[in-house]
Amino acid sequence: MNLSTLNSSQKNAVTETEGPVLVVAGAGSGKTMVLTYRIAYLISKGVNPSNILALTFTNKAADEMKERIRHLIGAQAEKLSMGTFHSIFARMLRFESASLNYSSSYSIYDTDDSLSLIKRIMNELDISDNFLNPRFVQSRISKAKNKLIRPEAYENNFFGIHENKIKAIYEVYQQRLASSNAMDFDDLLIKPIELIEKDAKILQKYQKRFQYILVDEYQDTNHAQYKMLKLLSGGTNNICVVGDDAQSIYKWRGADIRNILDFTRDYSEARIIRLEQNYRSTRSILSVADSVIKRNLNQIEKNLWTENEEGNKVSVYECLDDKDEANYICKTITVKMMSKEFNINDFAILYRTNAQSRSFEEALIKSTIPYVVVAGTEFYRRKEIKDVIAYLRLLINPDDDESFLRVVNFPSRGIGQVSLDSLMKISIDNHCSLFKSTGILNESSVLSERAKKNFMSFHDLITKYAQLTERLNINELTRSLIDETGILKMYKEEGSEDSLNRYENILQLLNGIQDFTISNQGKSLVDFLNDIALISEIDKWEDKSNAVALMTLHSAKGLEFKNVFIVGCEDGLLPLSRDSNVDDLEEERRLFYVGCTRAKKNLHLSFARNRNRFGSLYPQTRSRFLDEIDERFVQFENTGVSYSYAHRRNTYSVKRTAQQKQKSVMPNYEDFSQEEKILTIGSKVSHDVFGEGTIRQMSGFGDNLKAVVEFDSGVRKHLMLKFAKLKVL
DNA sequence: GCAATTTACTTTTTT
DNA sequence: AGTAAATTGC
Repeated sequence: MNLSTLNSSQKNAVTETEGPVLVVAGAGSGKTMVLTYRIAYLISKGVNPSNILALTFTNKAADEMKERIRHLIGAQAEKLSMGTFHSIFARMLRFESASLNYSSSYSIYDTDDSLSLIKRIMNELDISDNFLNPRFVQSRISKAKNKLIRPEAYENNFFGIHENKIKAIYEVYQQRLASSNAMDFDDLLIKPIELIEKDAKILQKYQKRFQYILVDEYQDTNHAQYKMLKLLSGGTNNICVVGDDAQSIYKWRGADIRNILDFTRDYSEARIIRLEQNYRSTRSILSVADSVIKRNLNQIEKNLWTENEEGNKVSVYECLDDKDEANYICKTITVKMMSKEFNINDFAILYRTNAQSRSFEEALIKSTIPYVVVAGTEFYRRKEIKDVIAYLRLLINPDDDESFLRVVNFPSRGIGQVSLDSLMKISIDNHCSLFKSTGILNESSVLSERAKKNFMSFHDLITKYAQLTERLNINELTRSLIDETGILKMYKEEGSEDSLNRYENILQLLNGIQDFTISNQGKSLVDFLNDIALISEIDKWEDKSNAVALMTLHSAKGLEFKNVFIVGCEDGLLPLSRDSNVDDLEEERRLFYVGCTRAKKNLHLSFARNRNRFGSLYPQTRSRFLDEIDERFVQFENTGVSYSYAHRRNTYSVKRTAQQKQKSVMPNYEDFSQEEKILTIGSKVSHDVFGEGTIRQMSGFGDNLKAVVEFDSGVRKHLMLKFAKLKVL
């Protein structure tokens, strides 16, 4: 193996193979290369690839690393255990399921399934969701699980009465998951720990199997993951973790930054190797990123440096609103593309929230610039897709109550809420799943004959196809099931734009299933469902695709682009505000840092003076992060509409009526109409078709000026003033 | 029991 | 603004 291309720290990180090692790897310091070489190096020293466990943050990262290792050492790479914590341990659980009283075809509940279960339990326990927000309950339960706190140990005094209720919900929640033969995402991490702690033989088996453990993105592991690593590495202590505390951005998901800060305490003989030379970005970009991140108090001391050229200054662009921001970016991309210096996939637009993608999509379409939105509304979370998947899940795990409830009356079989409530009662009384309950309806006197018949025919349908899973491949099975249930036909016949969309999505799913069947001959329906439960949108994204990439700052972790736009740099959006405490602000700052350090050549930051949120315009203040930047590396730009105007931040002229001044909470807008009489909120207007009415809301600028008009007939209309020729009365 | 209408809620980020 | 949930009317 040729290690001569590595610098001395990198070389150490590759060759120090025995004992615990912490690699503190700054952004762009060649972390992936080090991990890749380290694995190849281990194998070249005679370590059996099947004794190596490498845990990554995304499946995509695992696949890419495996591919690189294959280049270095050949087909042996296939024997590596490589993947995300969730996918590796989900597989382990399938194998060991019997010891946990689960079947190997258990279902994986995603966040939506889990939330719906929590809502159902709250309903049963008569806990109003006004009293307790189900999402809050979900997050409390998840956090407890991440900390390995079981329901019986759940502290019920912290938030008083609420915590009591949450504890009660948590208890039923775990029971219900077990009786449904289902695991949520947290269980995939917790159950392996239970398994290993319960049975020393199993622990020894896996300790022997995984003699060398490598963990990427260690700063984003949670307590359960930490515990699992501690147990697994207990035999040899050969554990190498790689991470950067400055890039820890998943605290909200239970990630515990102490895992990396305290690594040397937990593994006393650990060596620390620092990778501080950045090979990715220009000096300007790095200086900007560094000047911001150094405001954080909680961090490991380090000094990231580069030999790269200073490069262009980082641009900060002040725009009027979201549209202006989107247009500016399209224009910039177009100009840069004309220079022939870049490919279209050298550009990425990064934002804090998925909802921000819309204005860019519109502008990119208009400018005929190809783009891909990574994530957004995830394909597998769409209703119609989840419905089809629910059928498949039921076939291999009929006890999956969430799937049962999704499809028992879809398409409509004449089963309503009343019948369902009765069935749920039967299932609770008999401590069995809903599906099993449909098998014992003869004894029930509560249900009508009609309802019984409907439930039983559903029971028969599932039983029939469950048997067919033996004989048909996944593709044939799904197609025939969809045909018999008439789902596709239903959407096609309805003919609305919405249902046509759903129709096409299902076709797309069918194509995906066909591909899977062809390229994974040996794999079963269980494998397929497992795959799609644990795949993320970023996993599916092809960086080779010829398009501008749009994604959240979170999704961008681990990626790099020659040109990066970080948009919406406004207080409240980036940093995103809720009840802001210092920890949250530091995490937002790290997120901003992650974004900046994705850029190799050019970094463009932008903020808007006004932004559409929840449908109306709000004045914005530029992000405090922009003020933290070292000005020597920055170039400020603006719309050029009117510079002095631009400087009167949030105080520019808004034509307000006396009425409006009283209610100053109304969003600001600029009235560009040249009419003598001014259209404002409260103005009486007349419309050729709808008659007379009153303006209730306004938003937009210039040609995009929009009004919500309540007409005297009672109709409320959203009108674009450019088209709707309103007369002021 | 179902479709149509109204209301509420969302925008944090994801395995 | 756009979707999901809830409510109402048939």
